[in-house]
Amino acid sequence: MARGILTHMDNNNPELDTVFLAFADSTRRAVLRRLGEGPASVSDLAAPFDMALPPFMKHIRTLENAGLITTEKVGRVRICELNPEKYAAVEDWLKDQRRHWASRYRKLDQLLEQMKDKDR
Amino acid sequence: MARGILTHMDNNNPELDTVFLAFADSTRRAVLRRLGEGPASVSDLAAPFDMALPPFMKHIRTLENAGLITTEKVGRVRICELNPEKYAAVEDWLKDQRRHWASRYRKLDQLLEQMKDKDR
DNA sequence: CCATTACTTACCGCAAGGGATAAGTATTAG
DNA sequence: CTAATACTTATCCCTTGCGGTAAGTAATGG
Repeated sequence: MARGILTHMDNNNPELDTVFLAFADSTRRAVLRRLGEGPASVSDLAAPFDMALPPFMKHIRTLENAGLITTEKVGRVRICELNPEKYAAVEDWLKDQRRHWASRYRKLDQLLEQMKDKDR
Repeated sequence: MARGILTHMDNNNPELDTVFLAFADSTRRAVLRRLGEGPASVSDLAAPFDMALPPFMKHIRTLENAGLITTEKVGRVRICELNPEKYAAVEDWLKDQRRHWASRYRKLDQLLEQMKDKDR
């Protein structure tokens, strides 16, 4: 019971919600990939997409709110830059998942070992 | 231009959309973590949550549609099991992202090296 | 057999997401 | 100073997501 609640708490992380939601769109993933090559203006980022600027800006805001990018207004241009550190939260969560599988598969491995021992 | 379109195509992957969207909910993340310990019935999975069964079942369907779990009806019970292989798509995408940063930082490193050379 | 269990189906409601257009503001090039 | 640029703000529309209830079905315990 306590474990169940704790498990729920561990994953009840709004930060992960916004980050994963930001990843869940092809336009935003493409923007992130482009920003991996270096900073760019909103117009430059928007150029490859067949989309009006206002909705595109919403994607930029989504990425910024998720903490995946930072933006700065320079004159009339807004420069966007990747914030790689934010990916750590995702990697940590995935690592934690794997840690659980590992313990399970270890048990399975032990079981298989025991069966091998009996066969001898 | 061609690169821009290609970049867009590479990330235009509906599979990633559904997987990341599945991750973008604390209830589903908790279910995934619980399933990391081994298979479980829908009722067992639902027990820790203050939620009616029909909406909870929708989360299960979301995870199944994303390919993150498999389910099987045994009598009147539906058994859910984790499908760890699906995580590979996510890890590949993250790895691809890091690969891009790496090339960028390598360029930055080269630049810094050149500046150091000038100082000598 | 009959009641319980474990979903399942069929709705409803509200909020948020992804797109569009129209019109506004602040820089900056000429 | 004027015009063009680069957003920005304000709406709107439609779909999807996340929650709920009510009622149905199939399997099982007694």
